[in-house]
Amino acid sequence: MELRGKLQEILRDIEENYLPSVSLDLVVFGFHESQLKVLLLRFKDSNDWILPGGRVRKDENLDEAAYRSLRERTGLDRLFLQQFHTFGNVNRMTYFSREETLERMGLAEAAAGLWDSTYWANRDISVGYYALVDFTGTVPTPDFMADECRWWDIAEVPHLLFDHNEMIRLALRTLRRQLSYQPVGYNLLPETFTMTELQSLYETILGRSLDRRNFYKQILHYDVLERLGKRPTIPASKAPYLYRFRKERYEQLLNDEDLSVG
Amino acid sequence: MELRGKLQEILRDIEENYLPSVSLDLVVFGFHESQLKVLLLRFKDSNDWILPGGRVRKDENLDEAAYRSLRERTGLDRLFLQQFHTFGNVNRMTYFSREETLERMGLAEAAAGLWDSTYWANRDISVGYYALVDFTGTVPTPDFMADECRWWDIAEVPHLLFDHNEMIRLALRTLRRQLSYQPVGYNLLPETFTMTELQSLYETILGRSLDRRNFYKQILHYDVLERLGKRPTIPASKAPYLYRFRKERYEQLLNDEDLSVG
DNA sequence: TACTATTGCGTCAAATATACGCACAAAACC
DNA sequence: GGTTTTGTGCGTATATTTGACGCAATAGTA
Repeated sequence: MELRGKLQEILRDIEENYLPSVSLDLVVFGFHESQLKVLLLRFKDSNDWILPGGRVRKDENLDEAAYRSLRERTGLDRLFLQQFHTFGNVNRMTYFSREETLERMGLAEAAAGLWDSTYWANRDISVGYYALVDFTGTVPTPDFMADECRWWDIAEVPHLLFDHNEMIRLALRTLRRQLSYQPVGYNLLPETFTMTELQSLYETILGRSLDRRNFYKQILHYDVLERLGKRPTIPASKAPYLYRFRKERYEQLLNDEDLSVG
Repeated sequence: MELRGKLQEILRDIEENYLPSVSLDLVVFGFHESQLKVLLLRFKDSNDWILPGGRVRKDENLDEAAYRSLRERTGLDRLFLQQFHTFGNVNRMTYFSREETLERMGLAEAAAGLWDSTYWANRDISVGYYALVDFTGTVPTPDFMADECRWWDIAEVPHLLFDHNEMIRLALRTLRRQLSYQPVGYNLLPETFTMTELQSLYETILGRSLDRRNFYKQILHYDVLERLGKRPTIPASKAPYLYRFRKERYEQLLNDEDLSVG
């Protein structure tokens, strides 16, 4: 059977080239029309959604594995990507039994017996990463296990398999906290943007509205933006200034804080 | 050979009952005489120090594994323990080659051939936890691989094996950040303490001095302390009030922030 | 009793956060 | 073509938080 053969090949490849017991999951945030989006995959022939994930090659750094997985899923590279938590509850993968999971994926027959290797006997410890990507530049790409890959509005995320809802919750909390001591937006917005667009991003992430005029002051006080020319407007309004992040200053703010230890 | 037999037994136990590729390391902070301490192990018959660590049982949650490891090392239970980062660089364990590491441990002969199993072929992904413990209540206990276990002043930590210096650095950064939005001290101080003692803890963690009077205001504003009677003093000075953390309020502050997602 | 180290509680100014006024530009409307 | 509408840029006034410091009270010690 074609499908079984392919599955077999994939599993053998994993056993040979990837670390056992370890996986990683990606909470990919995008931003579009004042909505925070997250990228989800739909299991083949099912209605169940999951976060995109990946595994770590034996000859590959953990962070590199995350970048590779993200690239495979979005076509984007060199993005903002950050580890936020590692999940390792015994029951984290048994939201459904393995049998039922395979059933839902239409793989019950094809996979019969294939998962019996000791390699697959236990749950994985999964390292959670969150990414901020420019919505407009991504080409969501489903993987072998999925036949759909699309953006979901953060407020409309359905009940996901495994502990993936919890993952999104924690990723968002980390992101919000980060917002209070570091700038955000470099990879979520296009190269140039207006102050209103940046404010909209902040409001979306924080889940509350901010005063336009105070936001201007705060952001400019960071001294991380470079003001460019004005943008001809679409609606009936004044032409707003365009801004761009000053890369060096941005990086500097991200890497602040050094400590003297040993 | 006695040693070889014991090693063999341990490795077999690990292969049978623990997850491959995953380990965990503990940065255990203690506090004593205005100094922040960290618990280190010394490798058997060597001068090399490392962080205490552990592995995850196949039937055990990740967090539970961390608590168990900590209990084995300090004799303490139900402490503040928090994951801060997961380390997975390919070269993170090859500070010395495996051969040299074994040599330094005086295990070269005893271990010959034992590590050749596929189980040990690759580096581990290690989940870092940091703990805050009451210095006075701990009984540092070396494990099988170590013959010494003691507290080190944070500023005097030597060059450790593997990526363990980096782990301490990151743990401390996480702890300092946490200080800015959550209370700290419940497990680092005895049941009752004076405001000056608490301030000294904060100063030690932050690595800078704070104004005594402003510190009072800030902490009391948290509304997390309960004031008890006065403590008869030792030196020639006024008797200070004793305080105790209000457990419910303390927990509440730790678990703050809830989000509405999916 | 005078002296000293430490403590509890206050004030005051600077910095920051928050609320809101208003004029201007560009398109839309009549 | 004047008026309205909408979003923008830049102010100012007011609260709130942060940081620096004064000072009297307490409990030992000389």
